[in-house]
Amino acid sequence: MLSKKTKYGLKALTYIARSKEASTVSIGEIAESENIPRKFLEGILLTLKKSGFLGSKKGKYGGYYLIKEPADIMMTDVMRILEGPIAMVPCVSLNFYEKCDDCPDELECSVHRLMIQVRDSSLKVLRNNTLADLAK
Amino acid sequence: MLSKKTKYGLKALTYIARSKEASTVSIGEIAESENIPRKFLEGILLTLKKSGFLGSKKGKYGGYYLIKEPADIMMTDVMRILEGPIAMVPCVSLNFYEKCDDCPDELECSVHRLMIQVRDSSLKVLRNNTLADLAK
DNA sequence: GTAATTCCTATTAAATCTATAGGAATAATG
DNA sequence: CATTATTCCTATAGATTTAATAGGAATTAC
Repeated sequence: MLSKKTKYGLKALTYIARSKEASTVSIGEIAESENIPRKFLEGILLTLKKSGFLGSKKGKYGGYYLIKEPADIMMTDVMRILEGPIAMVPCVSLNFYEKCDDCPDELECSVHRLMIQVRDSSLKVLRNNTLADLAK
Repeated sequence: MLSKKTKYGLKALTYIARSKEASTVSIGEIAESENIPRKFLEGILLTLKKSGFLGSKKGKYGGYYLIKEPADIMMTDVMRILEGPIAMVPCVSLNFYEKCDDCPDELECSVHRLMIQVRDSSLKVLRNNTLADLAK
């Protein structure tokens, strides 16, 4: 399941990407427009800022703005920050690899092989979609 | 993330599928061989039985056996029983559809569109893999 | 100086997942 | 019939994760 965090984050990014004229977009505006709990969104946008997707301006009339072009923001990168690994099991994760406790040999593991296929198919989709696609 | 339940369930099914000669396979044998907590596995196999994947024989020398040919058991079906929806959000789920609280219009929702693509790519893989493939 | 905003940390509440406990029911075997 | 080995069933505890909130510090425009 996609966490609310990720869902809200993607919606917020989309909202900001669509607000082209505005120099900044405030948390309050996004929260209200997208029906996202304000305080929750606050933390999410902070994460996205620290990860280099968003810039911010403090104080009155402050808010957030995109640092890169929407077309240059791949969904793989956003998902990894908000949701964590793309892979469904750590033992097939490219960026968050971990060995399974129970499994003596990955190459023999049926789940491992299946989950590699799932991972690759998801990667394909997420690499192929940028924020520009979401904002369309 | 794939739950342990699903992971264990898939491993157990694979194990049973590989034990062709045996008329039944006991929980204890699977648990030991696959490093799965015995009591946990007990519940999982019971679920798989109730869902029509496995048959069982009680009493001494009892155990579980496959009801269908491995090649006829699609991963989509197993996953839906053990893990739940294939889709990452209920609003794009074919079998567990639910409307989002926050989203006034699904067709306008960027997350919705993206998650449809992810779902379809996962479905493709999971439909394309049967228990026979896992057991190879 | 005031109002509006981001920034930061901590905490609570709820849900879900993992695992275990304990025993009932069933079947094979000598 | 007694023993042993198994599935079947329900309940529950413990751990982890997620979702949301609280409260205030820092910053900026005007």
